[in-house]
Amino acid sequence: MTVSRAINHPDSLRADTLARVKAAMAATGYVPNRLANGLRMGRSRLVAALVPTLSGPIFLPTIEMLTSALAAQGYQLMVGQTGYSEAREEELLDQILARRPDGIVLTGVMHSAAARRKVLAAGIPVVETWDLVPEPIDTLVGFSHEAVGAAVARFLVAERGRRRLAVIGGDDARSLRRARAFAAQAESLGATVAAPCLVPAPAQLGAGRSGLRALLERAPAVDGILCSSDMLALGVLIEAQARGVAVPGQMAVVGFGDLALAQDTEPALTTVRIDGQRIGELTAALLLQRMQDEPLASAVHDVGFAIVARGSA
Amino acid sequence: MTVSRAINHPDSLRADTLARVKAAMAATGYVPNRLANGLRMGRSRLVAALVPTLSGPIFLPTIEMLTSALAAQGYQLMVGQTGYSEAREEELLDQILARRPDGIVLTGVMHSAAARRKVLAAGIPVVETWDLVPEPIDTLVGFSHEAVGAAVARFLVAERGRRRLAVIGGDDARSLRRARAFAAQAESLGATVAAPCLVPAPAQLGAGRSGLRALLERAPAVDGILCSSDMLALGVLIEAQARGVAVPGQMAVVGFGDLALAQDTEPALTTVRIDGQRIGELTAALLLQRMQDEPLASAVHDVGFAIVARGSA
DNA sequence: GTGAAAGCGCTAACAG
DNA sequence: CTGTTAGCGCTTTCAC
Repeated sequence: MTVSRAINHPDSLRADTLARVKAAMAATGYVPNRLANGLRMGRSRLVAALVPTLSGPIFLPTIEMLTSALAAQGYQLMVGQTGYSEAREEELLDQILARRPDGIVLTGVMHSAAARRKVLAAGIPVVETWDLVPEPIDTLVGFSHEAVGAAVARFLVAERGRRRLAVIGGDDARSLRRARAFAAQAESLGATVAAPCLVPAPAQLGAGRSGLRALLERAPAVDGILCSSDMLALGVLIEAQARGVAVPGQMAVVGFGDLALAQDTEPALTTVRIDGQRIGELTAALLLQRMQDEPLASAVHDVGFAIVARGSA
Repeated sequence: MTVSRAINHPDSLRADTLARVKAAMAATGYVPNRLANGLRMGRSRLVAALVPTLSGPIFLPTIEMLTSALAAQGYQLMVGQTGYSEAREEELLDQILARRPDGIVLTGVMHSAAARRKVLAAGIPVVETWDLVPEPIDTLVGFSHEAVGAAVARFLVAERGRRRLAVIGGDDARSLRRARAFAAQAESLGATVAAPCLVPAPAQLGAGRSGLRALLERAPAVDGILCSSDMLALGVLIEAQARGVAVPGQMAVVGFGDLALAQDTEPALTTVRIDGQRIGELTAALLLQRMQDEPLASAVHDVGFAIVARGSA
């Protein structure tokens, strides 16, 4: 009992007792058992994060920041990869809930209704990120993919005078929604939009090259392209260079993500900046508030985005 | 007690009892408590992985594979980022050990002797990865960075006839060791090696461009460059293209990592392939063996590497 | 084949 | 200020 107090309420001990306890802890190499602590206190100080996959470096800054911000408060992050199978998603969720996490972070997952129900039933704070879904389970930190698509369309048509647009993008749900909003906005502004060129995730540099080749066969006069990731956009730049298509002269290219590489491509890449670190930071702050103090009201936090205009458009 | 048996030893129950238990579990939404299980059984089914940082995509395939392979066996991975501070490293380690992980994975960390002692004292399997350190704590899965450096030097000098070499690399310990071995081998083969151009981690595309600019001022006649990452190498390719330096004609470029992008750069990137997924897979398999069955003898597993010759060299 | 007792390490509440 | 008691949910052991 005295050792427990030395750890959790050191002020309630006499100084010499505290010193003796600390000396004994050091001498014996004592390490408190958080499993027992968690069982007794009904809180594990564990947070689970579910992502489709860790690579696809878009989520990484978020996960990285989340890990650090939580660790600073004594919480550990368990990362679960749902892949793209609903069955595995539910099985994994069961395993994770069995560890009694104090909170859960979801990034664009939870396809199955059963899984959503389970998360709700766990009665712990849930933060969904990287998207503004219509009916959040609880708290939400993200931005509107529709708004991104529409904003890029306005940028290319109104500010850059492009008329024949296209999308080269991954086939994931969020990328598709950006593409749809992009097409709708562009057409309402009088531009034509070619059928989108979809590539399987993860969208890598090579997919950008082959995507541009395929697109130019179908629509050789395209003068503006939205790519669903910066890596894809870099592939498009390289392929354009190899074929002698002038960027931005003949064809404007816009990426998505504003990775570190975007400012140093040739030409520098115009892209959509999403502050993934801020998403992680805000998510951690909201979770910590809800896990430590009284429950906050559910809330939607739109972190927004910015079009970073550089040489490629 | 009957519920516990239904979960752990279903064969020891009568079929109708088992059915009743399962029905009740479904009806009540019962989720077993692994915290209590861990306390009772003395095993948490938790594995901790310590990495300097998650980004720097080199470790990602390893972490990703590790997460999946462990999850398939009911283990969860806790990722800890040590950053580059020794103080935080020890604090984080204490937090992690307090959760009684059944195993620990270290990737090129553990600077402080105190931390190494603590890990040892925990009495759990430890796997060090991505390096062949001289005195492994326990088990090791990696490859020799010295061998990589020497092999690339032989490749450039003996097979590609380059004579004036240089390194553009990150300033982390492993990159420096590759650079030293590269220089030593190259000089022993009669080539000259310029002073290395070091860039701060994480080594991004932009650092490759500025690195090449700086290098060419000092050593304009360089005809072969080893970069410490593919991203850096891509930056070098782009800068070379922008300056009209022919690759591989005037200058050969070799990367490190064989990221997905390497095969699609212009020219395609010659690089050193490390199978990060295999490291993760093997690490998981070794850990699982040691955590489930009888302790294996400590062992060193060299996963090797391969020079993938493409257009850039 | 099923249930009762006990204890893993911890801490809130009370006693001293 | 320090110690005793009890119980968090689970599973090994022993009764029935």
